[in-house]
Amino acid sequence: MSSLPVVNQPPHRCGALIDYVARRLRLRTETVLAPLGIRPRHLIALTVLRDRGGISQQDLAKILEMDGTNVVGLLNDLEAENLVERRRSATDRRRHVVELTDVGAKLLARAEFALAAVEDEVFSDLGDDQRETLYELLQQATKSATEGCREPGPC
Amino acid sequence: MSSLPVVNQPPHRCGALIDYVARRLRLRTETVLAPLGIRPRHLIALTVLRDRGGISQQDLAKILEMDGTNVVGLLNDLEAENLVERRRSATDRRRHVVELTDVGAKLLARAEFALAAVEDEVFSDLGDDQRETLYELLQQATKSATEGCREPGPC
DNA sequence: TAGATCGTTGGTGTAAGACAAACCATTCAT
DNA sequence: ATGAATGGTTTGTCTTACACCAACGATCTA
Repeated sequence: MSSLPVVNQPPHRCGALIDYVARRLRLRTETVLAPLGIRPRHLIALTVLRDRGGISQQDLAKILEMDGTNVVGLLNDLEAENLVERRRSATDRRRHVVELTDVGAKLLARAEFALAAVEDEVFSDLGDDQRETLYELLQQATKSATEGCREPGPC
Repeated sequence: MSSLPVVNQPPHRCGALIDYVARRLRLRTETVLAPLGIRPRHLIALTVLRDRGGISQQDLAKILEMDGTNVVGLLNDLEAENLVERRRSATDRRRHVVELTDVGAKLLARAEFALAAVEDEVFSDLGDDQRETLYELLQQATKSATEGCREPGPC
């Protein structure tokens, strides 16, 4: 009869919370990133490309869940600053293979360094270990999302 | 001489990650919330107001880090749907004291219920306990941000 | 060779939100 | 009591980040 101790806690929804924190971060990130010549959404793209370089624009659009035409503009920005490189795929010359350049990787590193101050402020209520836990949870949550979508089935 | 065992791990920046997850959530939340007549940003406001009801619009603007004039529009939306109530403050009749109505509280609950499917999808890589941890970290991170700013000093 | 696919360009439309100016009601300081 | 400051509101302009559509060239595939 006695099943496992069903905690039966009302499962908390953190959707609004994440949106809120993201906004607080983005507002500050914008100003910190401005001297580097990029904006928050560029930072996302660079981060994705560091994890998964050598990706087609279409796959990038899927990962970012953005319209393809807007990805073009995003990559135009990044390529104009030499942060990203579009190569023709050898196997399918219609495809562009997008990759971070050395300049891009260095700028990303600088951006993250600059972001430290921002996160120190927004996450001032969290300890270092908690921040690391948060990072790991987010990393894990986005893991399958940033995996290639070459498999069959719903992608 | 020997200081504490400096772990010296490169501190991970999760700014871009949060932005990314927030976008994924928002895209889906938008469609789930549409039948309820609200949008993600309304959800944030409702959530804040549940935690800290009886707040002035100015304080709400500070918490949301939004321009005051835009908060007016946001509250107009919510008040038009009777989700929120603006009372005149008794102590300072210039102020509006904003509070969630019963209707608002119920709609918020329904919204969170509807959000379950969204979070199930976006956080499919996380277990229940991990999701709860994530929630608690975010909750804690926003705790001081949503506290009133009546104290002196930088707010 | 015909049709599909990848990226690109250009254009339209919407929504969030910043910012400024002017206004009313109210409070506060002199 | 009067004048300045404050909280909220309205209106209006501007920017940005998208989504979406149509058309095109290059390329691949059947």
